[in-house]
Amino acid sequence: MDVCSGEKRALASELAQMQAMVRELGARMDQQDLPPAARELCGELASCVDRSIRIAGSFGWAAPDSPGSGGDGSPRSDGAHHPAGGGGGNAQSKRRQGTPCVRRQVRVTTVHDMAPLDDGLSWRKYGQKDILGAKYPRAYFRCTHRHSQGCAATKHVQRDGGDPLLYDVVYHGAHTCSQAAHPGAEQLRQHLQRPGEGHADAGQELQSSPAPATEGALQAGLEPMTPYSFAPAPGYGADFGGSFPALLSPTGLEWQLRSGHAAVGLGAGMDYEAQLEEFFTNAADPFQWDYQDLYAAN
DNA sequence: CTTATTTGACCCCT
DNA sequence: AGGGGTCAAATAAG
Repeated sequence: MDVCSGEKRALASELAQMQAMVRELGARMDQQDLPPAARELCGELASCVDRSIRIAGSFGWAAPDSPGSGGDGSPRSDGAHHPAGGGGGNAQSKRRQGTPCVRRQVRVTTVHDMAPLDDGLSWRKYGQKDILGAKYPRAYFRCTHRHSQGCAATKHVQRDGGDPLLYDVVYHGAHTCSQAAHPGAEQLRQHLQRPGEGHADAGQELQSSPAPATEGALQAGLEPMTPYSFAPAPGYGADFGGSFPALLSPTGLEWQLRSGHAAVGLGAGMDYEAQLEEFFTNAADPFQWDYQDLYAAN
């Protein structure tokens, strides 16, 4: 956890740096004759960064130069915050004890924007259940090709009670169907086959596994193949009004910090705008979330 | 008509 | 007994 704490400190530092640079960018734009759209974009960027810092602060990741810094007092330490933990027991371990699982946390921008939840694979919802102690129900998905190709992959999606824009996604089993060739499925498969390797390795793997040639396909994978439907359920339809960047999930940020794509390390040749573009492009990539192995497969 | 989602019931595990 | 995970019939959507 010390590593995570250090990463959070680094993240806070980077966020503060981003804020300063965005402000400078805004100031420079004021001095130049730029199209209103560019100014608007810059303004949105600035507010996104501000929100990021606020959110990070709410997790207890104060900026290094601010009082009470560095705390691992995060209520969602390493994504383990589980309102649905359900009376203590590790619910996931109740069954499928021989099945490795991989967990992701996904933040959506609004309750209506489920695109970040789409991993590009085709899933079919087969159940939904209220979980003891959880504010929101858990949805159960299995691979669309379960019957046609005997693919045993399943995933559970649950909304975080404390943060309605944050979803916990737990994958069980690897895709053995035709879409197993999909980059996202391939990454999952690799993680599921090597559950013993901690997520430090996972980070390294994420660094190297998405070949540049596949990045376009990853981006293209955003089309909603699975229309997640939490919102229509009674009581879940409230629009929280927030517009948070998808990269703000703690795990996503961890990835940003670990990954070679972490363009927040500014000043290495790439110009600021390009770096920001890459930063946000990567952040929107559904296959570059952090992976966390919940338990070994045995 | 085909395919996907919803939802109550059932099964299994602790 | 209680709770999570899955099944399958009913329903909705394309």
